[in-house]
Amino acid sequence: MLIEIDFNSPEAIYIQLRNQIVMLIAQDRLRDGDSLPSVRNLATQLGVNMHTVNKAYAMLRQEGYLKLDRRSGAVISVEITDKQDEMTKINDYMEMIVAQAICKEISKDEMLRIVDEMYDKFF
Amino acid sequence: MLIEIDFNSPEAIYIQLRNQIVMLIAQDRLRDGDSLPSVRNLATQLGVNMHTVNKAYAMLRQEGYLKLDRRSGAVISVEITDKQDEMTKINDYMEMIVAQAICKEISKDEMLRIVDEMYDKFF
DNA sequence: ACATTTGATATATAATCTATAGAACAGAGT
DNA sequence: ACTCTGTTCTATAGATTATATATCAAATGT
Repeated sequence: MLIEIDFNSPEAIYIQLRNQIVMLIAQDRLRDGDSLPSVRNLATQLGVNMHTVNKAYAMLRQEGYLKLDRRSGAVISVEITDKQDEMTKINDYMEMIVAQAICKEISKDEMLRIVDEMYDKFF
Repeated sequence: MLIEIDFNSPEAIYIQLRNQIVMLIAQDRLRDGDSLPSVRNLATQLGVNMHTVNKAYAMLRQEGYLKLDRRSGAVISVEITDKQDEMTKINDYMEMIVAQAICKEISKDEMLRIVDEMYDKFF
């Protein structure tokens, strides 16, 4: 199984699940058209409740990462309806990170290098 | 008052407080040696409970952004003990953001530009 | 000296969030 | 008919968040 839950993490299980699936898509280990296990199936595999998985799936659907269907289950489908909107989200997340970086005297060049190398990790 | 609380935000009040103070330090609107209002004072100003402010201050102290003293109250004091450790934290935060960006087809160049411009905003 | 203010701590309560459990539903596939 | 899908409902327990009161030792101001 590609997904593992850390039950000792302070991060909510459904958030861990959501994050790991986004990560797998970014790593191209999950692609458009790939189907995820059903909520009940994945819940059993991970040893968590059905509703916890359902919450993660619902979140991923709302964020445009997958489609849910009663017939075919959960299928990866990355929707990019409004790229400007996505950029705005990324910008908001980035604002706090850069603020922290500046406080801790991490320079622009160092930060650019982190992003540069991070992208390379994914390809 | 430099700080404002959004009581309708899903983000916890003490987290909003913590984030806004980090932002003010990054913007150089709060500097080393500047003192913050006492927990009771700020709580009254913001219309929140003393413990909520205390929680934010304690968090900021733990993260090395300020020092708390019974005599002088809360004083901004950005400690950079282990820069590599700070870099690791930033890296972890960045990983999820870059993953999301890749999923949403935001290129490395676009991302580098976001970071570049974000830094310029602070100076 | 005395009263006030400081962060820190303890206890208690209510509201919200998280995770679980069990049940039921309609739609689709076998 | 039976099974499996996501979806929805109710219910419960635990954790987190925010509030309220109260107390404490250390430091400050008068």
